[in-house]
Amino acid sequence: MEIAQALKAMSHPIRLQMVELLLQRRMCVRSLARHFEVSEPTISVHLKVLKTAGLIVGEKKSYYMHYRVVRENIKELSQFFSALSTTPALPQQCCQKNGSCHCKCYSKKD
Amino acid sequence: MEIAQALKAMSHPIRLQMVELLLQRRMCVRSLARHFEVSEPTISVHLKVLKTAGLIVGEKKSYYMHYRVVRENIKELSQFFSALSTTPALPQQCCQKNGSCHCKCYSKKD
DNA sequence: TGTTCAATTAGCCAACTTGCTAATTGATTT
DNA sequence: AAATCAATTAGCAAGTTGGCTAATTGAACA
Repeated sequence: MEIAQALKAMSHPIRLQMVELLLQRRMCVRSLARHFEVSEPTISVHLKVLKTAGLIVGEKKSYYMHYRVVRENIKELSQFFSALSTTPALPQQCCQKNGSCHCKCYSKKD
Repeated sequence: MEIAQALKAMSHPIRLQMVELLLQRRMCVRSLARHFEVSEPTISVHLKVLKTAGLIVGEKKSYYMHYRVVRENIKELSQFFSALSTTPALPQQCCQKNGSCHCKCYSKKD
């Protein structure tokens, strides 16, 4: 799963709420359209974005598609942010001796 | 902090990497521009997006701006995804009682 | 006080996003 | 085999994004 792509998929308010909703129960397109008060094609496209990002899957059930969240990939995002939030700061605040940072502000003191 | 806005800010590959980088050390604009091999104005705008989302702050140090991540807000995102990934599924998978279709997806509430 | 210089803003353009309605698709039902 | 019907795709318009170069800003230095 591509992290940036998954975040982009979840960065639209409707799609974020769709993920929250589809974690709780499967839903069909029409149901989602009514819930969010937008057209079915609009929902269909949002679902496609989430599906392409790997966040949901759908399966046909009679006439209807039932969409649900791929919980494993939400878990993966959770672990990504967990790791991110515990990333340690490097000992030096800004400048490297090897010139990898442009400014030399910290080379004197700090 | 607005979750959807923060996710959107982090959904661009460069900005996602910027967050990872700025968690480890403060950096100035030119340094970032060189690191990502894009122009300084481009970096400046990316920084603005992250700043507006509340993910970074900058402070002037001599001629330079030093940007760093607001770790507290990364923590908040981490907690959001932690809660999301442990959201329990409701007992009923999809349908409400009162609908007329086969999958009964039509309930107005939920 | 004037100069310097990193950073930002402005202006431009191409590409993408997001919503709609209308048309099409294709699996399911009869 | 034909009809049904949820879902998808197509086509369109308006707004946003993301990159560049050029111009401007404003804090820091001398």
